[in-house]
Amino acid sequence: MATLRDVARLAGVDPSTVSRVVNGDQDLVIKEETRQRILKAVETLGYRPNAIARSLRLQRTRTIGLLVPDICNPFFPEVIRGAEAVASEAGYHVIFGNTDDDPAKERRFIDTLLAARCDGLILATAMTRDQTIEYLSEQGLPFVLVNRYTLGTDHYVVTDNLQAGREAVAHLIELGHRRIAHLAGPLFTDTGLSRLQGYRTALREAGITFHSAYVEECDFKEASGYEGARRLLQLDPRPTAIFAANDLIAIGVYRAAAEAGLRIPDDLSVVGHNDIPAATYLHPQLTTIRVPLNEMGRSSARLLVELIERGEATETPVVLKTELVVRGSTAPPRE
Amino acid sequence: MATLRDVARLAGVDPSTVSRVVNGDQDLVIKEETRQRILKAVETLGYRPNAIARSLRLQRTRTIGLLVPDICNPFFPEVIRGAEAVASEAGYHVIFGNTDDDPAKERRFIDTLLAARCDGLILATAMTRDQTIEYLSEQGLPFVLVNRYTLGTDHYVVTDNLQAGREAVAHLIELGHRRIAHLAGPLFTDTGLSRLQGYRTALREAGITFHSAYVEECDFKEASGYEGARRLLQLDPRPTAIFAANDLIAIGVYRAAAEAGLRIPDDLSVVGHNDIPAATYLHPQLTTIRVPLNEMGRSSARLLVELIERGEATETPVVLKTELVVRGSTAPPRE
DNA sequence: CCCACACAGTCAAACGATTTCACGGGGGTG
DNA sequence: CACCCCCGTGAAATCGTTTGACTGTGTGGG
Repeated sequence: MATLRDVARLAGVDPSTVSRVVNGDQDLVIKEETRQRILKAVETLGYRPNAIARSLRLQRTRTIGLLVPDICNPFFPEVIRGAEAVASEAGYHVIFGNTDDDPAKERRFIDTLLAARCDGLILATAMTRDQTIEYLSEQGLPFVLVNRYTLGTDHYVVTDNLQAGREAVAHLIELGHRRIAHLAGPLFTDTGLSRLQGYRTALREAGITFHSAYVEECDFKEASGYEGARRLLQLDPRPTAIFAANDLIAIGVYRAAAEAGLRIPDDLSVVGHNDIPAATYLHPQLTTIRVPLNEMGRSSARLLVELIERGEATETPVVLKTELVVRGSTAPPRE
Repeated sequence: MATLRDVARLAGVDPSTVSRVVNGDQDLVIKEETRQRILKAVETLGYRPNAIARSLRLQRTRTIGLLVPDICNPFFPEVIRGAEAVASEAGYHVIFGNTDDDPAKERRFIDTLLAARCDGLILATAMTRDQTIEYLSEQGLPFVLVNRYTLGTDHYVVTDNLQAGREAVAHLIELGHRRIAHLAGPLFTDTGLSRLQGYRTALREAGITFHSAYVEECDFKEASGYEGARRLLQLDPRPTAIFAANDLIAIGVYRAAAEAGLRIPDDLSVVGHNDIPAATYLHPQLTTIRVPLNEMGRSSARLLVELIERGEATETPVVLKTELVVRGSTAPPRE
């Protein structure tokens, strides 16, 4: 592969001149004819600047890291897509990694990214310990948190999970439900906790007493949603509605309801959270909270690029709006 | 951030000696005491070899590119996960990119990866023109194709789509179906075409005549599956079973069937392809062809790493086994 | 006549590692 | 005693760019 020197030799000029021409240096005074000669040499040799050499010289790689716990969780593909699109447009490559919510794996990955001298990091990992945040701050590497808030940084992109939970449950109450259960996410996550608080807030505002038996903790996956729902549906009196902390859990509820011979929404109303594509694949389609997943990804990349290039971000943190999408899975209770 | 020189200065040795110690050079003869002194210096300074400088010197980046058409298609997350896991274990970073099946975008992305001097490429893009393959071969960059076969390279990881289609349809025939329709994938894709051929093969083997009215071409997405199914279900006589070219299309069939008041599997049997997670979220759960998605990703990364490091691969191409998974969406036809 | 300045580039030193070759001193061999 | 080898390390080239400082003409003004 041709280098700057090769091009210079062919064009009969100094490598530095080629560099300036290729990079469009404004201060360079050069005869149009020489310019053309250089450009032609670039063309014939198929010259492509070596990004590695450039990175070494410039002390920046135009590369960012993107860590997610598990790309197979349908929450993340959209986020990744948005982030990659913005990064790509801004001229950055995205190095991608799965952490499986394993702090050791996360740490290892960050270390290799540090060695690769990447310019910044997007962390979409729910479980990230503040240890990681501290470590990152120490290293002086710009980073942005997605769907997670923590002390120690203002650079994060979130939605108002409490408000979303409150709105979801208020919708059920408005339909006439009183016995509303909640399948919570892991309570060590910010999102799981806030949605539970939203649930409690809505109940309180409607003057409905909170029963801890109506809350089961799940892990944001379908299987645990199914398990949790089975337990809830055996309760007496049985809840007439369930607010699931995410759509995957809600899908588990559908399965449990079908097995128990309960029809949605006639016998049981269900609300989810996130509005993943699968929410509309269900029958009936799932009432849920729409989260602008793609926009979360885009915002986080925008924020990070700004942080890298200007050293500070204009608007941060970013709090995005969610919206209740009413579909077929919610209806007034029978009775 | 500390450099080799800093460490050398602190330990009172030459940078080259530090390099040898850090890289565990076998030929190096060194006093244990000096070794320890160097290691201690590395520790105190928090020295981390600069991968950029190393890449420049070594002419390899330990980075591979991974191109998919659309990460939001549930086929890909598992593949990506598998590939990333293997790459990571082998000490490679994965640069990820969405092409949206846009050849221009794909080309741009490859060009930036070429500039970044990545060591190899995994292409999971269905639409890839042979132009791209040619270009890549010209550049001498090792690459592996996933879920796609083409002339001009032996390095690909696939499943036998024809056989899978044949098996899916044979299952329906065995249940007693005769009026079997097919919602095909895009016929410019290898996978779409092969599954259609499998469908035709199974019909032929059973002595059932092929009706082109029973085949609709879709684009592997839920919406077009829905549209296609609506058309098929208006046919007279109506098909009693549909083989969908992928699970997303099958999900569209569920929606169309529900709207038409048809029950699955009583009034209509459905078979999909891929066994994405959503296949089990449906009610009834979808009978489908299980594709080892994760293993496809793993194999492709293994193949690529071997190609990069040894210059050739031991077993290539890789053809993985698929398996019919019978669930609740198929049953004998009523009548 | 001399200085300043525009022009058209060139020179050389980084950036941070790796690796080949060389070297000085000590010990063993003939 | 001369020679050689081995040990432990050092010097220097190299990878491909970028960039601040510089050079050597020619032209114009005072």
